[in-house]
Amino acid sequence: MSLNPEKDSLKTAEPKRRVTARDVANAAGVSVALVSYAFNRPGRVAPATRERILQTAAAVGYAGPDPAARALRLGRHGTIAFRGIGTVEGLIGDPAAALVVRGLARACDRSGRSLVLGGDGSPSIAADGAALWRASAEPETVGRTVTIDAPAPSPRSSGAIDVGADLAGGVASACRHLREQGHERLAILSWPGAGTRLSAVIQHWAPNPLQVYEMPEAERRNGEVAAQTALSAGERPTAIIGLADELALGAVDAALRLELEVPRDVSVCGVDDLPAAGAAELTSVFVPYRPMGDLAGAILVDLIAGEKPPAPQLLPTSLTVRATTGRPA
Amino acid sequence: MSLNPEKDSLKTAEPKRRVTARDVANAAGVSVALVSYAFNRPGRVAPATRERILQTAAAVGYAGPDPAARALRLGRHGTIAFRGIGTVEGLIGDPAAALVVRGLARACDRSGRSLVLGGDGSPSIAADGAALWRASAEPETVGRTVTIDAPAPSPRSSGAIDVGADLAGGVASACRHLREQGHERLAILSWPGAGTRLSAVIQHWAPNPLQVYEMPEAERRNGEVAAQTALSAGERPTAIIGLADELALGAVDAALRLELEVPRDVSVCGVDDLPAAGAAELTSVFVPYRPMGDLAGAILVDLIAGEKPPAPQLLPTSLTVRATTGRPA
DNA sequence: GGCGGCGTATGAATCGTTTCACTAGCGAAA
DNA sequence: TTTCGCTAGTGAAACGATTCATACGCCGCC
Repeated sequence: MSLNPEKDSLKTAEPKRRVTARDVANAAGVSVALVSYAFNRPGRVAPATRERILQTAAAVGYAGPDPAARALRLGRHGTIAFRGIGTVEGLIGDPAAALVVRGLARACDRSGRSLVLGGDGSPSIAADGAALWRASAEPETVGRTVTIDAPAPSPRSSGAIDVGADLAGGVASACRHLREQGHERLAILSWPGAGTRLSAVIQHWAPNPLQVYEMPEAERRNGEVAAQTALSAGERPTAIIGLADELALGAVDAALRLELEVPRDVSVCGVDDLPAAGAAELTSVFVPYRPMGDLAGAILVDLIAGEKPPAPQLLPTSLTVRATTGRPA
Repeated sequence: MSLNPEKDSLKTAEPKRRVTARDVANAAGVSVALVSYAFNRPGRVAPATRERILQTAAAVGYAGPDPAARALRLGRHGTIAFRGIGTVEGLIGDPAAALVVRGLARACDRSGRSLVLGGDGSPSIAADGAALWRASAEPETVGRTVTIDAPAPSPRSSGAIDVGADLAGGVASACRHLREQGHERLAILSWPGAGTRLSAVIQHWAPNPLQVYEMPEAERRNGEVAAQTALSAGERPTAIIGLADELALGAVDAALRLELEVPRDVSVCGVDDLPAAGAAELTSVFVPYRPMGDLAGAILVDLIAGEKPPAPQLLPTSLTVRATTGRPA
């Protein structure tokens, strides 16, 4: 102990070098190997020695084994990755992804790992397994990969498991529901990522008349714009399906602005059934994002543990009927 | 190319060994060093050779430099860590943390990193910098650490920067507001993590009468229970401060159940002003979680870049007056 | 007294990259 | 012809940990 700790800490602070196990070993007068054992294999070293090593480690400011070195040697990282297409902020801002991420978080908690969130700008992530959000796995990706809600099935060569929802079925029930209510002319609000959803609704609505409005993004405002156009057309559609809740919500806005009553003048139905849909009493196709996350997490953990990969999974969807759909006037 | 890709892939799949840069080097007839240069320093290698190396890499299924090895060598991980006290799921489920995390995510996006979420069960995280949520930094932690909303200032020896909000000030304005409305008897709904908040309100309400109800968790139901007790007491308080929004919301529930009118019979005020407070028209002390996340992210990036650590930051709070506070009858 | 066995501790190889320092070859300048 | 500089490429030393195989006492037991 010095009488002048300020100066001491100043002195020890100047070399920015990491404190390594070797430093501890030197200071404690043992080998590096023993330091490692002291930390990871308590029974492997004499209690007295172990105690001394731990003390010394604390004294010299050893922060524990370097995670990167450890990962390199062990081949395990203690992490699960969740990657989306855009930015990290966009990923956590996406309400559907937020639901999925909870399932992955649970898997992390259960398996004692942490969760890494990455966008496509992020560098290659060190993880034991990866979940890809709305993207198909590139063939080059190492095994232990799950894709969630991928727009198209991943190539078999990639070895990735797809976890998805039966969007086609869900959209089909929405169509059936609308038809049962007596609707005939339908407008669809779509966006480039709608893939399966769009083709399913086109297929199920045939042969009745249908118009598709494709917007660049699945945003509320875009839904409003598109719906406004649709509703101002000559032969007004009596029903609108927004292929994402936000688009549908925008359609409700448009109806309101045009002084049309929902669902008397026009029925509106969304897809996703996110919390916002419930709050707005929007009829919507429920997509089980949370279970998808859980399933993806479970599969990933199994995959990492070396279990045989299960067959691709398709979770059931359902139609949540609320206040925005009904018989046309 | 084989006429029987199935069998081929089966064969190449049996050795589970990672494809390394050495494999690529051998296959391409160059040195490992050159493979590395081909990937990281395009100008350092002859264009033709580089092309050949890249082709070979793809052919043998090289997934790029191993992140762990890279991190070990470079001393950079390409990640920023966000750690909380409980589980990862708890962390992302916490609405305040969710706000903070967005700021960190932005910092990640800007600096081309990914975000690692960890609980206290997670193993030591490989990251360039870490943000600790509602926990003070342990002295042993390596530099480049920021604590966010820590219950108590971190020890100077830890070298961590604290980013927090002026909770004391915010709570003081809440007290002032209530006093201006003519309130005298106050009940406080607290929980173990309330630290600063609790002492500040006790200090600012003196010398008027005040009761404290401490619940184990800051949950809505707990707030209801505590408030029910408080409101059934002989000398009923005319105002209740829930030291977290959820507690305050619970107090509103209790008032409703007791058929008391808010704010005529009892005023209720929360702390945090999370989205739920706005939706319920609850008066609440606004805590700038989002700016805190932004600030923490910015500081972290600077710290990592080697800038001098700024002084600990305390962001201003403010009182958002809504419908749940008013003059007592 | 020699031997087996147990409890401790150590040396050295290894994980996959990156990068420094160097060589070989070649054309241009002197 | 010698020298210089430049390009393209290579060998080997890190980075920091884990762990196998081995070594050294030392005690008890035939």
